[in-house]
Order: sequence, then structure tokens, then C-alpha cells
Amino acid sequence: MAATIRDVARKANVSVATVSRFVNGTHKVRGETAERVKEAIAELDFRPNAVGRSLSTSHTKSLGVVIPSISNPVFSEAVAGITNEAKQQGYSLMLTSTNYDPEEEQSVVETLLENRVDGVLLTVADPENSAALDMLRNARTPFFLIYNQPVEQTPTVTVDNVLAGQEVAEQFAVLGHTRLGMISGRFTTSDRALARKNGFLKGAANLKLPAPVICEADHEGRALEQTLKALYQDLSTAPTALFCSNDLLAISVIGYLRKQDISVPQQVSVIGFDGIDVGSHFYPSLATMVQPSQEMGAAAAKQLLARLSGGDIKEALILPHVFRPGESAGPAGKLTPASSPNLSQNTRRRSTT
Amino acid sequence: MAATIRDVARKANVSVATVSRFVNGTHKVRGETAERVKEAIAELDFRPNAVGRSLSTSHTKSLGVVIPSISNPVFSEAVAGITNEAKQQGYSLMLTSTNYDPEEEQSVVETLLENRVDGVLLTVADPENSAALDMLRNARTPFFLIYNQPVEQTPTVTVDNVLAGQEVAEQFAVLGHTRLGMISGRFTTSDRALARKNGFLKGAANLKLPAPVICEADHEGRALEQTLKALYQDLSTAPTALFCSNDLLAISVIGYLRKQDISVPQQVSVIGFDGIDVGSHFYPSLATMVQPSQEMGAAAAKQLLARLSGGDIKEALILPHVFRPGESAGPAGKLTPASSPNLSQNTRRRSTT
DNA sequence: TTCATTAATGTAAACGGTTACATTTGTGAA
DNA sequence: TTCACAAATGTAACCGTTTACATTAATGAA
Repeated sequence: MAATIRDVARKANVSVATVSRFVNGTHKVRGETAERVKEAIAELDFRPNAVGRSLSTSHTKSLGVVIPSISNPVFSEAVAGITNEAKQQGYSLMLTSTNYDPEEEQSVVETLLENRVDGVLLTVADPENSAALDMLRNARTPFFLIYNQPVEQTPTVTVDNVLAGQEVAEQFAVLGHTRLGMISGRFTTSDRALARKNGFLKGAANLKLPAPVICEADHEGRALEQTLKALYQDLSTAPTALFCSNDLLAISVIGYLRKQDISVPQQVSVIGFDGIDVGSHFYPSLATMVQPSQEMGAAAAKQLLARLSGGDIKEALILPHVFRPGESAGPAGKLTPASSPNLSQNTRRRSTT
Repeated sequence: MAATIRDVARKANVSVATVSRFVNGTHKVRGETAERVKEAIAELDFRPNAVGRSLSTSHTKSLGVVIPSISNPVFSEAVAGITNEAKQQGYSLMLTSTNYDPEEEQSVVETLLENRVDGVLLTVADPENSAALDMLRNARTPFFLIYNQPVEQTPTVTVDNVLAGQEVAEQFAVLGHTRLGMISGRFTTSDRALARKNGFLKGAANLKLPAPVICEADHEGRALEQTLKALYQDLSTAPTALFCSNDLLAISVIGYLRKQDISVPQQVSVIGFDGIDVGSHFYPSLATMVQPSQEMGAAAAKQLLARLSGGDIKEALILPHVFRPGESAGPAGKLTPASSPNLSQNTRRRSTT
């Protein structure tokens, strides 16, 4: 159906080589010849077939992108960063998501590999032990991790999750909290959550605070609600400060706490992780440890692309994180059932329409 | 480097045809032969090259996706819907974004076409007059619009934006508002915003309300802030009810209003459009007209895929929208400088850390 | 056992580009 | 004008599959 380079060659009365050279600008072609070729291309509406080209050159000018979830803004941000960088250098993106499932990681990487992407940018559940990464290494397809914890011989761009977790503990301490807790997604599906936890624990220990209680739960639905219910059964011992392993989780947690008539931050302070944009518009606005997601995506893409054009790359890039204060984290107060700020808040909410 | 079908054939002592048939399961291959082929594949770590296959079959099993912005959750949701559907049917996604710019629409579609995607799912600035769509039609590459207003001969999945806009006017009327206004992104880059405006105007007219004031502004930065400042110069005439053409815009608007000491919803009510998930967690929670983004993406993908396997498709799918009440839209009050709820609110905010 | 039929396998030509190498054309010096 | 050399262009093999068509092997009836 579509015109091929041979059609163009015939119409312009030149060889396919000349057309190819004209299209790609790889060699000079004489003015008059160029003119004829240009006309033929226009008349035939010729569009070079990237499939043919890829087969011939054995590179596709495309990058695979693998993220756990498309709906989580933290990953969209990274993808936005990747997109800019890739577009600039003429690369296309093949996007896939895994739902945090290592099996899916494998299957999408398999697809990417079959499609012969030139490189892959990805976030995996556990880089220490990842079949997907093994496939990539085995196929000698360059890749770059984003968000994951650095591992030997594995290019990664991330933040210092341990230090960041530690700093969260310090923030709570400054606000006078002593009963700390953490709500996290499954550690098996998020090595960074694990690192943040370790940092948090370490921070608490350094500050001579009692060891925080750690709760692992799935992000959505009953599991999380049950966990919180259990945790806040006994208000006299429950944590007054909760570190959530990511912002989306923090938002859910705040919602569930409110449902149980526990007010944030009057009774319980919450700090999230990621720094998704919208967080600052919430009520209460979300205190969080911000990582530069877009920059991380861009940096990873830039490194990978450099590698693809023969350059050298850094193995690990640790970008700076920064704490963003918010209303969800306040001074430690009393955690008692009859707390009054709580009442006033809960009557004010849900008043409309 | 990587093993080819010929390497496998040689090692298994069969012809390439047999290997191909075994890999694709298109013909029976005798048990013993199959065994040999399977072994050879495993030993050589053979992975069929999709590029070669595509060249041969002239389809790529890939879909192009074109959205205005990756960071806007409304589009991510649609992409999530598309991803599920595509993955199920073994299709890969090539994702691109346009920044609402028709020039970029053209250039990304060009790239997609060169890559010979089997079909394209996209949201354009103006489907009535789109070079990108013309290219697609010209190349006879099937496509399906998402979010855009339906146009002759152009498959689209969307909501009834006019009706929805009208209903927003009605919601404001129910709350007792009479001075209505709309803040919208550029109509030239969003046909749906235009439709929503038209519906809004129509709704107001039906209700015998004064014609709403319409403000067109860029989403971010100074432009929007200036617009709002001008609009709220004279509080005695300024609108008490503001319809924003999308949720992200509504969030910005609420922020800027607050900056000017105008409280939402006590002085001004705001209703958004899209129904992004996070909206319900804001303060004030965002009243909005919800469209089923994920379903829209999934439906478009399903239709397009059906079309690709020879089936017939519906030209236009109008999915149901629904109003989600929220705290940002309340009963009409007085719009005066000395309004007290405003003061109390503004001192309460930004109190932490 | 032989032969007609069917099942399994093989051969080789596409698919649409790129590019090493060969050939032709153009240029300026002698 | 002739010739050496450079610039422009052409020829054809190759990239890794699929698949129409040809061939060979297996099967079962006579």
C-alpha cells in the first residue's frame, strides 16, 4: 500500500541508494537529483519504514519504560522527564506497567526484548533478585533503574532513601513526637520502602526514641483499614506520628484515620514520601519527603542515551531529596478519644451539598 | 549477537520454517522434532525478533498513544485503561505527548506512522481541523479519539460535554448562585473546553441567569493569576460561582483565590471537570463533573483493536458523566471584602512547621 | 506390498530499508 | 584535449522473519 524507497527510486529515476542517502542526509546528492527525489517523495507521500530500517541497522531508536503503576503520579512524573529527554534525541518510548508484580516484570521485559528496544528504563520490585534484570543483562540490553536502591553493577538513579527515612524520624522528633510508627506497602514489592523503613528505624534509634511500630499493608481496601483499626485500638500506646512509605498511601491513611475520628495533625501527625505535586493542595496539606521525580527520569534517560551512543555512564546517581513541611505534621499533642479539635474538624468537613 | 531463527534451525537440524511454525504454533510439528527445536531455543536463548516479523507480516502489534500531557492525571487514567486492554491482546504501546501543541501533534504522529503502529489512540487540540488526523486518514491508519468532541467520520469516545456544562450551571443555580463565571484553558487547544463552555452558557440561559463571564487563560503561571486579579477587582459584580474547564485548573484557581483572600466556598464556589481521583482529598474537596477516564481509554482501545481484527466499530461512543459534589461548591453567600469565614480559614491554613 | 492420501517438513522469495563496494560522472591541472 | 582524482551514483547483499509452494515422510486401505 504505502510507497517504498524503491517506488521513489523508480519515479525519480535514481537508485534506492541515492534515495536513502537523500532521506538520511548521509551523503551529498547533486542539487538536480535531490530535487527529483524530493518531488517523487512528495508525490508518492513516501514515509520511510522504520521497521525496515531497524532490521537493517539493528537498532530501533526506541526505549522501553517499565513502571509499577501508571496512575501513581510519582511514576507519571518520571515518565514525563523521560519523554522530554527521549524526544529530544529522536527516541520513541514503549511504555508498560507491572502492578508491582515480578511475574509481570518478566513478561513485559520479554516483550520489550522481542521488540529489540535499544535500552530500558525501569523500576522493579527488588533489584537484588530480579528475573527481569537478569534477562536484560543476559540479552546485553542496556538499562537504567529509577527509584530502586543501588545494587552492584547496576546503573541506578535514586535518592538516599535510608538517609531520607532517618530525616523523617528527626522531623517527628523536632515536633516532640516520641511514639513513632510507619505504614508501608509490602517490602517485597518495594525495596525503597524497605530502605526508608531502615532509615526511619535508625533515625529513631539515634534519637533514643522507642522503636517505631512498623505496619506492612496493601495500599488499598480493607487490609489497610483493618491495620489502622487495630493499631489505634488502644490510644494510650498508639503512635502519634506516622510515616507513610509513599504519598498515595499517606492520603489513604489520613482518610481512614478521619473515618475513625482521629484528627490529623491534632492527634496524629503524618509524613509521606515522594512529593507528588497535588499533595500540597490537600487538606491537611501533606508533609512529605520530596524526591525530584521528573529530574530522576530525565537523568536516567540521559545516561542511558549517552551509553547508547557509545559514551560512558555513571553507575549510580543519588539525587537530592528535601523535606516539604505541611499541615499533616504538627506538634505532638494528646492522643485521647475526647480530643476536641478533632470534633470541630469532623463536623466542618462533609458539610456541603 | 543474539541467536536467529536460522541458528536454531541449524542446531535442531530442521528448516527455519519448522522453527517458525513451532514458535508461533501455526502448524503441527511432530513430537520429536518439537523437542529438538525446543532444546535448541533454550540452549541458544533464542528470542524471536519482532522487527523481522513485523517486516514480514506488515503489522507491528503496537498502538500509538498521543496525549496532551503526561502529568495530568486525567490522561494517565485513560492510558491505564488503554494499557490493560492492549496488554490483554498482546499489543505494545508507543506513548507520546504533545503539550497541547498541534505542531507537536503532527510530529509525533509522523513518528508513529514511520514506526508503522497498527493504530493510534489520541486526544487532539481540535479534531475539526487537525493536520495530525489528516495524516492518519491519509495513511489509512485506523485511529480512535478520546475526550475530543465527535466529528463526522471520526471514531471518538467521549462524554456529552455540552450537556455536562449545562448541568454545572444547574448545580450552581440550585445553590442559589446568579453571578456565574468560567475559567477555561485556551479554546483553541481544547475543543472539549469549548463544548463545556457552550453548555454552561446554554444552561445559564435556560435558567434565565445573566450570561456568565468567560475567561480564557493559560493553566499555569502569571497569566491565570492576572486574570483572576482583574476578575475580582470589583467584588460587587464578580462571579460567586466559577466553573473551571478541568480539575487541575480548578485546583490552581482555588489556590490563587486563596492568595487573594477570597475563600472557597464561602465567598466563591468552584466546580471543576474531569473527576481526577485525588480531587476528593483536597481542601476544600473538589466538586466536579466526573468523566470515566479509565473506561474511556479501555473502550477506545477495545474498539480500535476490534477494528484491527477486521471487525466493525462504532463511530462515536458517548459515556455517562456524573456530578460529584464537594466542599468547593456551596450556597451562594455575600461576596464582600470583610467576610469573616475567609479570615478564619486563612489564619488556620499554613499554620504548621 | 503398493499406492493414494494426508501430515510434516523444506526451499526460497518476499518484506523495506542500509551500505560496502563498484561504477560512472564531473572537475581542474597539465 | 587528456588524465588523475574526487564526487556522485548504482548494484546487490544483508538484516530476521513468514509463508506459498514443493517435497518428503507417514498412514492406512486394498
